[in-house]
Amino acid sequence: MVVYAGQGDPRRSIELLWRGTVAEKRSGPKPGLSVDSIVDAGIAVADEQGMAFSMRAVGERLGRTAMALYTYVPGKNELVDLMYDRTMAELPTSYSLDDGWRPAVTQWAHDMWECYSRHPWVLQVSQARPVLGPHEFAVIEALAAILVSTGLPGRELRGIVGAINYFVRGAAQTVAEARAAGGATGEADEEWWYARSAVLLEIEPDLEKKFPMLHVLENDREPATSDLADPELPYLENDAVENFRSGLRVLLDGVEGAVAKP
Amino acid sequence: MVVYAGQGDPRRSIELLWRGTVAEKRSGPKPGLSVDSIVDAGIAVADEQGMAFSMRAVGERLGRTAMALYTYVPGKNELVDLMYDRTMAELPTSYSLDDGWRPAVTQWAHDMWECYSRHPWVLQVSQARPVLGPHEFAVIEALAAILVSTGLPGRELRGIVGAINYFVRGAAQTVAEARAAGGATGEADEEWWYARSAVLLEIEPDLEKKFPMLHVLENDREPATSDLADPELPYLENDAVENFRSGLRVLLDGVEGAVAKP
DNA sequence: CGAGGTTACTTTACGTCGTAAGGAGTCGCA
DNA sequence: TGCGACTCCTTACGACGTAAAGTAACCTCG
Repeated sequence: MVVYAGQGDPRRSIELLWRGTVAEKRSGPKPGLSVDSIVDAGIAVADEQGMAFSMRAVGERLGRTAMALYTYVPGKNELVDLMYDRTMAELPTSYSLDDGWRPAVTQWAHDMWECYSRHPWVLQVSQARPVLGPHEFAVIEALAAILVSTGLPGRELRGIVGAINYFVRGAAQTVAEARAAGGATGEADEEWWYARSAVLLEIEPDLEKKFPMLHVLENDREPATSDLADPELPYLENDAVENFRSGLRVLLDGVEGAVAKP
Repeated sequence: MVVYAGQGDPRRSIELLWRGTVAEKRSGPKPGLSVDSIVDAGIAVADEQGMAFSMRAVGERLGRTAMALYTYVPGKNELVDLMYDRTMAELPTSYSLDDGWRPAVTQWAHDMWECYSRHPWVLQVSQARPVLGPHEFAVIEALAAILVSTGLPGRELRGIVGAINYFVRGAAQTVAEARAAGGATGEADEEWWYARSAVLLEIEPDLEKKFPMLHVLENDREPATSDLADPELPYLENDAVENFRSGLRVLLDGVEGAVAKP
């Protein structure tokens, strides 16, 4: 299930996102939980089990039943929105422009990438219906602030912001989801991949002849240990990081071109 | 639920993807269905209801129960894989290079975009664990074939292929998922958006002051009816198309820069 | 032609999910 | 002291994917 952001009452969710818990106690027993604690628990559970976490699991982590959560949060969708926005709060809200826009954007992209790596489930939250939380705004504001300094018109910047955003998300997905799925089935990513391609080659032996250009792409490899490679990480992951770096470079070259032109 | 590609027996799914139905009949009643018909029905249902379609719905469309499908297909994950690959078959497998690589890539991106628009659920199929079907290969092969003609080394092209792919997917998602979600709740995208931003402005009146750079981005609009705008489409969608065009332009400028450089 | 095995499809059922409904206990305030 | 508001629980419903077992159609072999 892909969670579409905020299908419930818009006012309720947006208030939760922007105002936090409004603590005006009247009567009744003391709340043992809080929206914050539930969001934290939700993030912890989702980090472990992915986006298919259950309300029951979140409740259990807090020593409550699933239904207890509904006192604080209207439903799972809204909880996911809150978790999403909380996660975005991990990211810096501004970047130094001392060295120009390019290092700043690069840093933004890497921070984003790492945040996605820590919380892969975030990548499953629908893009199309933005959560519209304060921290999500802040993250995009940070990127926008960097890019506005190029002097490009907003018309052009919108496409660029989108492109950078999509690129980082997509690239992170390639790594992060693989890890998550591996965890879910207990199957490591590498093994999954090798099992797959072995079967594929067995069934379709002349694969390379059928798709020669893919073969060209795959085969021009760096020496196994480039100075950038992290020996801690599995091969596939270093590969993905390398593609991330070079893809981002090209994308930013394009931006640079736009800046240089009239 | 995000559907991870092929968590079942790898051999079985890959055989289904590459060999199709192996028709060697022996005995027993005549099959009333086929893998093909099930995949078609699945696509039709998913086009209507999104990725959260149910096996029961697919069965019903074929006049069968959900369990009847399991005679032909190992499970829902595998069915989604097949649906995904079938969808990719709608796309061209090669592009003319007569006018150079750039118009070809642009065409590829637009074809991809339109395919995603027709079948928004495709965007929910996990990127990380590629389906590894023949038509998915063919689509990437087509893009690779175009880009190899630039003469760039494979090392660099991998990042570029990724960047273009991610960009198109992300941009399509922004439009397509919005439409799909609107359909699911019976709420049109425009209305959803306006309701949301109205509440947001009510709760957070000085939003523009808190995020001034986003304001800059949003406000440099073209005149409402540019020659590219499609009056049939809602405003938000034309906007997204415009951002798609300009983002792609910047990205390809970057590629051009890489081609020009040593 | 008839028996037996194979196959297509159905019925039933299990365990999961999100969450609606209603009740039990706890506290602040009249 | 009691009322109303509040938290949290139990129970239950209808969805989901799919396992297990049953029924009936059909081919092949005697």
